[in-house]
Formats: sequence, structure tokens, C-alpha cells
Amino acid sequence: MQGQEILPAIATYLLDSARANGGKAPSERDLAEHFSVSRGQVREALAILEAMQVIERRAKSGIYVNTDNTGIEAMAFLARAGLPLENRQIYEAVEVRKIHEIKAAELAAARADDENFDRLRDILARSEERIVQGEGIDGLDQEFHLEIVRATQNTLFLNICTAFYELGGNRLKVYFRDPDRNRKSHEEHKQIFEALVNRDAALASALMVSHLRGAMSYWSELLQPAELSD
Amino acid sequence: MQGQEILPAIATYLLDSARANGGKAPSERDLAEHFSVSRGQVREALAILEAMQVIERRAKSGIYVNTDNTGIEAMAFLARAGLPLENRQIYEAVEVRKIHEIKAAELAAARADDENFDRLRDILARSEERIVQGEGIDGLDQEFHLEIVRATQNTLFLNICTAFYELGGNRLKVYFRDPDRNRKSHEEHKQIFEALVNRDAALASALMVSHLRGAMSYWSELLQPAELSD
DNA sequence: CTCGCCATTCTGGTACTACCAAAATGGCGG
DNA sequence: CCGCCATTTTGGTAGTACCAGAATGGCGAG
Repeated sequence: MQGQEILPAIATYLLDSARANGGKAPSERDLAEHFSVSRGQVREALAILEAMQVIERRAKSGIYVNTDNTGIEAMAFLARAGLPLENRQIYEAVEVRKIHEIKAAELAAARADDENFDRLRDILARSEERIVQGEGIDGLDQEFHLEIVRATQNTLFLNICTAFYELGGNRLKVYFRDPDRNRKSHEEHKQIFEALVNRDAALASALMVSHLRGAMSYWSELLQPAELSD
Repeated sequence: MQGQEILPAIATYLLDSARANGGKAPSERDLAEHFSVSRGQVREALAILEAMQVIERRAKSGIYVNTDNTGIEAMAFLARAGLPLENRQIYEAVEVRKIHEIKAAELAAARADDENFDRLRDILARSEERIVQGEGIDGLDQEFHLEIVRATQNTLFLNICTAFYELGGNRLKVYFRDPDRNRKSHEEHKQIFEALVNRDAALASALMVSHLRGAMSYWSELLQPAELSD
């Protein structure tokens, strides 16, 4: 074990150990020995985890884990590190994502520029190709949705929405294994694109509502329907 | 210089130095000497800043600063550290905040429980007191709005919205120095509260739209009106 | 046997030193 | 003036040493 990516490894080990130990994690020295790195490296990783509020370091006592109470970027990081999210976290994220993207479609209809339209067209063309060849559009789906957010010309908004996509990741790949879903999603994407080109904010928004309702129903087994809005 | 809070100090110094040097920051060794701390401490701080994408560390080269391209939590951190935000960042944040809070009002109308109502009532009562005594309600305004977000019962949503409030901070205190603004805001808060109690999502949402329009007009000199939505 | 106190151990916090290898730099020579 | 090479600088990493307070466990008193 060496190099840059000690962080995810330490995070995983830390959280697993803590789970099996009632919130208390191994000491810095133990972690350093376990991964055969210097204590300094461990402390850098722990500093980041602490800044993200994933852990708490108590002087002269130990390292304690906060499984909940984590911000979006911490969750995105944990998801990137391959750590499982709780169902609650997932449906909360889905709900916030809906809030963001529906509004994004509305704003994009008014603000999208030629570059946005060009990129969207390109994404749709590549999607078309993939579908013809019977492949999934999972990565392109993300590109499409994020390009709409980019079209709002609000970079902070884009940053936030991107973080949310990092939560989904693997789950989406499974979703897009079904050819029918690919086709349906693609058709809806094309409709949304048309609405944007026509600067029809209300229609774009409405189409996004139903598009997300369809896509999100995949998570329905995990979700508490009554708590989900459009 | 010692103790926990090297981070904001280093961040400030780092960004200032970089600004005066074309993006290139002082070396770790220089930073350590300047603050009279060990290089390890500096590296811990830099690791956090790098994780937040505020800086980039290039091996055997140096430390480079990203003034833009920062996520919400990085911005919140920088704001907490007292660093100035760019106008663009401010109006982008304002727009996203609007998106969040308008939807929050709608959802809260359906989901708020007795505890939420109790806390809102308490906040309004304390606001009333402050106004009678001619004081500003700046802190309570934040409490009120965040309690509405809390009423959506979506903790992730609350986390995100809280981060946004940390961006505002000082600016709000100035805003609430004007007694008329206090009274107006308070009256609107009471109306929103009534709508929530009556479970009138549409009204709560509409009231929030006009409430935020009023409050946000304070920033109007910085904002590009055409780019702001309700 | 139980309970409380105290010495020992453990832990995070901090500093310092030492290397490494690659990037950056500067001076020398053509 | 330009290009090449030796030197310096810089981040990356390991290791050691202390400190002081928290945690722990054992010993002794009741």
C-alpha cells in the first residue's frame, strides 16, 4: 500500500472497524502499521475525513466516526470510496436531485446558449448510436442531465448537481442494462431537448418531472413514496 | 501561532500570496516557517484545502490555487475563514438558495410536524420580542428559514441549505440593521407560518417567492437581474 | 468482595530530521 | 542568443522523539 489513494482505503477500514467496535476507530499508529505507511500519511487522511465531518479526532482519546450527519460532498466522497449509503441517504439524495433538475430544466430553457445546444445534440447523437448497438447510455444520461444544469450558466449549481451524480454511479449502470429503459429515457431526453430549443420553460420542466418520475421509480423499492415529491 | 486553527490562517495567507504571484503559492517549508509550525501541520492543512479543491499540489513543483471551481462546502469554508467571495459566486449562491427554499416551503407544508411548528412558533415569538426592542432579527431569520427546511424531514437537504447560510453570515447582519426591513420580514414570516399550519403548499411557496424576492433585492446592486429567477 | 484511587499505558498533537526523485532554475559554453 | 547540464527547490514519505491528558487496570483499603 502506497501512493495517493490511501484515503479511500483508510476510510473504508476505519468505518468498518468502527462499526465493529461501537464508533471507536483504531489508533493512528495502528492504521499506519496496517497500511504500512507513515503516521504522517495517516494524519493527512484523517484531517480530510475530519474536515468532511466523517470522523472526529479527540485529543488523547481516539478517533470516533459519524455515520450520519454528513454533507453532500462527504457522501459523494464516501460513495466514490465504494462505501454503501443508507437507504435514507439515497432517497433524500433522490429528492434533492429532483428539486434541482426540474428547476434546472426551467432555467435552461431561458438561458441555454448555442454551445449548450451543440453539446446536447452531440450527447443525443452518441446516445442514439449506443442504443442502435444495443449498449447502455448510463454515462451519457449523466452527461445530458448535467449539461442541462450547465445551461443554467450557474457554476455553483453545476458543482452541487455534479456531486449528486457521484452518489449514483454504479446504481445507474444497473438501471441502464435494460434496453427498454434506454430507449424510453432517450426518447424523453429528445423531447426535453426540443422543449429547450423552443425556449418552452414550462414544457421542459413538466417533461423533466415525468422523466425523473420514471427514472426514479427504479429506486422505488427503497423509497418511501409518500415522502417523495415531483 | 499554534493550535487547531492554522487552517484559516494558512488559507488566507496562501490565497493572498498566490493572488500576488500568479496562482503560485509559497512552498510548504516557507509556510511552516512563516507560521512557526511544523511542516506536518502545514501538510495537514494543505491536504484539506486540496480535498476541497481550493488548491492543487503538484509533486516536485508547487502549490497552485483554484479561485473558482470550488464546491459549496469549499465556499462555505472560505467564507467562514473571512475570505471575500466574488460577486458571481454570491449571485449564484442566491439563486440556488431561492431554488431550495421555495421548494422547501412547499414540502414543509405537507410534512411539518408538531415539533417543527413549535420551534417556528418559538422563533417567531423571539423575533417579535427583538423587534419590539428595536433589535435586528438576523440570527432568527436564519433559524426560521432553516427550520422550514428541517420541516421537509430531509436531513441532506438541511445540510446543503445550512452550508448556504454560512455564505451569507455578515452580510445579513447589515441587512437587518434597518428596522423597516425587520418588521417586513417578520410579517412575511408570520404569513408563511400560517400557510404551513394550514398545510397550504401553494400559498406557502408563493409567499416564499415574494419574501425572497424582497430580501434578495438587497443584493440587487451586485446581481444581474435577468439571470435571477423566482 | 466491592469500591475508589493511583500508576501505567495509550492516544492524539506537534516538532524535527532525513531521503528521494522529479521539476524548476540558473549559469556555462557553444 | 540559444541550448544543455549541474544545482537547487519542492512535494512525498518515513521515522523518531516528546508532551500532556485521557483511559485503563491493578492494587489496596474498607
